Amino acid sequence: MSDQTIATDKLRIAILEGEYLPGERLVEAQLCERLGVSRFNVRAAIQELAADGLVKVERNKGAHVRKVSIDEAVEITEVRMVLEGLVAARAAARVTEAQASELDEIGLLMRRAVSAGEFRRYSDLNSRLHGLIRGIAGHSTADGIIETLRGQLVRHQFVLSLHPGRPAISLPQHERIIEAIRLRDAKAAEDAMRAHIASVIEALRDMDAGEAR
Amino acid sequence: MSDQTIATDKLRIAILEGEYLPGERLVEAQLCERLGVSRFNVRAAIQELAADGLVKVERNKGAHVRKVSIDEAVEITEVRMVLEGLVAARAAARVTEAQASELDEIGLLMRRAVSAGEFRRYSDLNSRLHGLIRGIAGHSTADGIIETLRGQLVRHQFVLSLHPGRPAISLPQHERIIEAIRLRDAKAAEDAMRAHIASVIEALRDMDAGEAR
DNA sequence: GCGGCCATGATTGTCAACAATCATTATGAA
DNA sequence: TTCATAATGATTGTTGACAATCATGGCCGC
Repeated sequence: MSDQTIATDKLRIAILEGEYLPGERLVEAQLCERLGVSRFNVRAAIQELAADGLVKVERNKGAHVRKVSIDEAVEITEVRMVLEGLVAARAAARVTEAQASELDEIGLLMRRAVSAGEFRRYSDLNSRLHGLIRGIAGHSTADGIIETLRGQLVRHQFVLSLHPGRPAISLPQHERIIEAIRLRDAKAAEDAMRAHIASVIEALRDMDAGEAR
Repeated sequence: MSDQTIATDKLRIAILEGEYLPGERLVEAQLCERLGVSRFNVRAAIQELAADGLVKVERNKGAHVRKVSIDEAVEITEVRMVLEGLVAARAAARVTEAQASELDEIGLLMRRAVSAGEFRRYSDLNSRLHGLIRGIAGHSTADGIIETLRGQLVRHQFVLSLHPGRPAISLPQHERIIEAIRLRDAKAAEDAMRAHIASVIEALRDMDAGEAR
């Protein structure tokens, strides 16, 4: 594995883990030490993350971690809403019996996690469910974009996942999505997925209003 | 304007104009002469276009113009369908009187262009209409992605725009979109836009079947 | 003749030094 | 004091040279 890949991965993780805060400047020389690679590779890593929307570079002014405002987070999630809707519809059209069982399995685990109050576990299952649906759909174009967008708002989503009461709201939504896909009902799957993510958007907005208070 | 910007723009245009065909290799040294810039800038340009999905780079093997298969073109257009649907809905929610008039104006010009058989002009108006709608919506996230995707299939769209009989099909679809936005009916606008682009997808598939014959 | 193997040229990857630019502070005159 | 300005240090932009890798073609053994 090349230094460039190493540097990119390390920097990406560092940003996603919050070691560099939004708005914080990324000085190339510092990153060289931090990542243990040459400046050449640091620059390449920055460029790549810039393409992913994680950092912003201004000519002659260097790079800084991109700040995602609440409005932008909402926009991004709106896009995710329609894309995951598309993906869910396609998953419904292509799902196999084995995959349907897998979906059920995750649904069951989700119910258990919620009733046991295991938020972290529920959050993991949430990722797994969305990931499995995308896998079933096999829509690489939508998939790539969704993945990129997810990266851009890990911070917001992280905060959201700890929001008390969220699981109680999203669990039935997830169950509806699973059922629609199992029934191979593309339109219902799309609608259910959109309704689910629309409620995420609402929660995002509420959270903002709460913070602003 | 920096050499890097110049190189990127020149290379992008060269690819979009078809001077480099899909699959064709992009040799850095050659591009240096072709674009009149240093290798450093050529590499930067290639990286940027790779982020846009116009070229693909393989480690130690250089860059080549990305080939977009019909299946990929369909996928890309499906994504555009849902994104432009989102944008249309938002445009309907935000349109002003002045903007509504502008939409009507374009609709009128489109009708005229079609009845006069001016395909090229109709195609231009088509771009203008979609652009105006995106402007009204002001959804920068969706906008950026749509723009990127459009770049990836200029070749396919170009072929499609010359398809005889296309305008007759798409004109009424465009008119429905305009009307829905004018009436501030977000759902109708989204549905109309999706129906329109769904028909583009169908045309893409037909074209493929036609070529394969 | 034919398939594997090495030499060679072509091409990309990487580096370290240098140039250009920006941000900060010191300086001086009104 | 305060504003404009210039020096200075920090940071990024760019270059050319060199290293690593790949692809091509010739060569040898079979």
